[in-house]
Amino acid sequence: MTEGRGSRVTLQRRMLLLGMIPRYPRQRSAPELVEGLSHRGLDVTLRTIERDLENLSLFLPLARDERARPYGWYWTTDAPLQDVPAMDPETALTLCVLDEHAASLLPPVARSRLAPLLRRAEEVLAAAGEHSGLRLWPERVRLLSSAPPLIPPPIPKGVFETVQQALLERRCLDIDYRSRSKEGALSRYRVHPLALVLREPMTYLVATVGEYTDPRHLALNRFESATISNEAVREPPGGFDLNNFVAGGSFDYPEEGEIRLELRVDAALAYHLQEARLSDDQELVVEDDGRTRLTATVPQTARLRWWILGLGTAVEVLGPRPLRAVIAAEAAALALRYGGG
Amino acid sequence: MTEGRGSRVTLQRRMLLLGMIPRYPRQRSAPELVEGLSHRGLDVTLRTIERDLENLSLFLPLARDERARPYGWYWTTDAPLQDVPAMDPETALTLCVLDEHAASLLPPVARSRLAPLLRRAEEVLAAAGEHSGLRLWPERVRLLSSAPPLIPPPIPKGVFETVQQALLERRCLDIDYRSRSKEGALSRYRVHPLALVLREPMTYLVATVGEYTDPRHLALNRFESATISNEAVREPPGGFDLNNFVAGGSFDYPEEGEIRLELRVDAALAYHLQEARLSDDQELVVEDDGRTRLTATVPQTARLRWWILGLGTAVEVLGPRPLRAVIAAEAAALALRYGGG
DNA sequence: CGTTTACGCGACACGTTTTGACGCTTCGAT
DNA sequence: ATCGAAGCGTCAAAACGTGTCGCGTAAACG
Repeated sequence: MTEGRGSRVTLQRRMLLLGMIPRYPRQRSAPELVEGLSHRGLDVTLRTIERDLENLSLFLPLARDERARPYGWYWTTDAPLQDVPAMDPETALTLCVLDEHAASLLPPVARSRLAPLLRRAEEVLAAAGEHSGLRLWPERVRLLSSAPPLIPPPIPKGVFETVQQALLERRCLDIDYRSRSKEGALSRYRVHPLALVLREPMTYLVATVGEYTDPRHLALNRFESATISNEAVREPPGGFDLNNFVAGGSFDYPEEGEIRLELRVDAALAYHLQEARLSDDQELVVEDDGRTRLTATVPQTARLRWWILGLGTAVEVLGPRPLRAVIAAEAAALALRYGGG
Repeated sequence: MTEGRGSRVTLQRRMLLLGMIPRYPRQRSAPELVEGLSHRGLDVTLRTIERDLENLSLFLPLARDERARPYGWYWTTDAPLQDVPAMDPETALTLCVLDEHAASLLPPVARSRLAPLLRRAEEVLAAAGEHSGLRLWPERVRLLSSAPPLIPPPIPKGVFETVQQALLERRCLDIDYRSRSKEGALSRYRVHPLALVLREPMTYLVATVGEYTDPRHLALNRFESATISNEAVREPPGGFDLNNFVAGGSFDYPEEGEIRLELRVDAALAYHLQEARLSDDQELVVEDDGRTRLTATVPQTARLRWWILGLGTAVEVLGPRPLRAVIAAEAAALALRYGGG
């Protein structure tokens, strides 16, 4: 009966094992791991797994939680990421650049989840740099933002993680929400999380509140606290489609359909637009006075109007007529304000 | 002499080995691997490594190139990423969100380097989703951009990789550059790469051209071709500081010093600014007419002016005086244009 | 064109490791 | 208090891992 044998699968099993052990806050017990492995066709004794874990922890930052009886194994928080196939320098650079950008895009908690990945990336870059003499690659790459120069509001500690988890587990949240009123009165709601929306400086949870069935958006920075309840999320009748919700205008991003945009732009802007175009069907025609006439089919959005207005006199809207009217009115009002002041 | 022994370090060595094998275009030979290992204190015979590789390739997507005699080992292109500590769902979600955003931020080639990482992230999310019943997490998270609605210009195939590599290896590039002139005449230059700058829709290489010593910026989409030369990069006399170069105004981002900004904003905007602030020292004071007076110390940039102008009548610049004059002039000119049209 | 060299690979021998089995111990839960 | 699940020490057989040797081959060099 004793079929004691070292086997060709032992390395494979141990590698799988390592991949099944989570990072610190989570943990997984030996019996769970056994089941996980047998689920993948590797049937071994519990004892073997126990021995594997013991061996592995000799040279890897593995630890176990002995407070509860089926001991839970986990990677220590500072365990370096070992990726296999190793990350290549190009990927590492891309990651560094993205992370830098993430600073203004994502709440710090979300960004901090990337830390192990980033440490690894910097390691890779350092190694590549050493090899090639360029140690400070980050000093040689820069990402310039085109977004509004606003500082993301701080989200109270723990809120983002909790919201993310509730969304993942599809469970209700009990939140203390600071209402729009300036006094910042707190209200306690039970909400049904539906989606997460990130818009440059702000982060929103889309959810239905209490017994209502219409989705609202709640700014995460106004959450004073959030705790997960046991109640399961109730989806709105008819289901919930995030695309529709966003397009519906809840985020100042109503999709008001496509328009045939006609602009007259100055030479400098025309040159830029020739490279970074407004649409695939964009056409540019140089006029006699050196300015350029542009036509393009684009979705009509608030973002488009910001862009046009922000460019000031570099651009003139010729059509469609309603858009021209909007911009013209804005220009007139603006001039009046500054003229009168 | 025969010290034949299976050993505790076997697994460790093989894991290190896996980490030293690159992904497809690159490859590494067994002798190289032996040296790499001995460099880390693991001295083994070449034969052992050969056997290790053979064993590992039995259950991992490893392959070898037998065209040149020291065979080169590599991971196949589609080799899934095995990360150890496994990626957690939060990280996976963050990655997905960032990648979605990267679409407009980075050239497709750069983004494609993230593909293995992303496949892994989706795997993780799928697993987490299965467990919790939420399969389509990406359907529940959206990132809305605040950047100009422009389409990134396509960069000719191979250019980005080559530029990145030249920068990494600090070697000169021979490029065919489409000049700003509308005819798009091609010119061949030898350039000394210094830095890479990404500004929302565009990607630039900062480099000195030929024998000149002043850094210029070259748009990557205007590269017709790029090949790495053997010549080493010559840095400008006095060195090169990317921060200074960017701040110097070469990207429409001159840092013109800090100003004490004074605005009068409408109620809706004031509410938003209360959360996402312009600066840490920003102050808001409600005035009698319901509007709000804002003061903040901010760097004076084109981006700031673009933001102010884009908001139209929602904001009025009170100070500093020169900025108010700029905006007022722009408003007047704009009104005149639309009034006259 | 012959020689050299480095690498790939099959074979061998031997000690270590691996692994299921068994039993005892230790907690936590019903 | 009792039961059961996990942790852990021990054992013995079998397979695995390792250095060594030698041969074949293909590219490099004179």
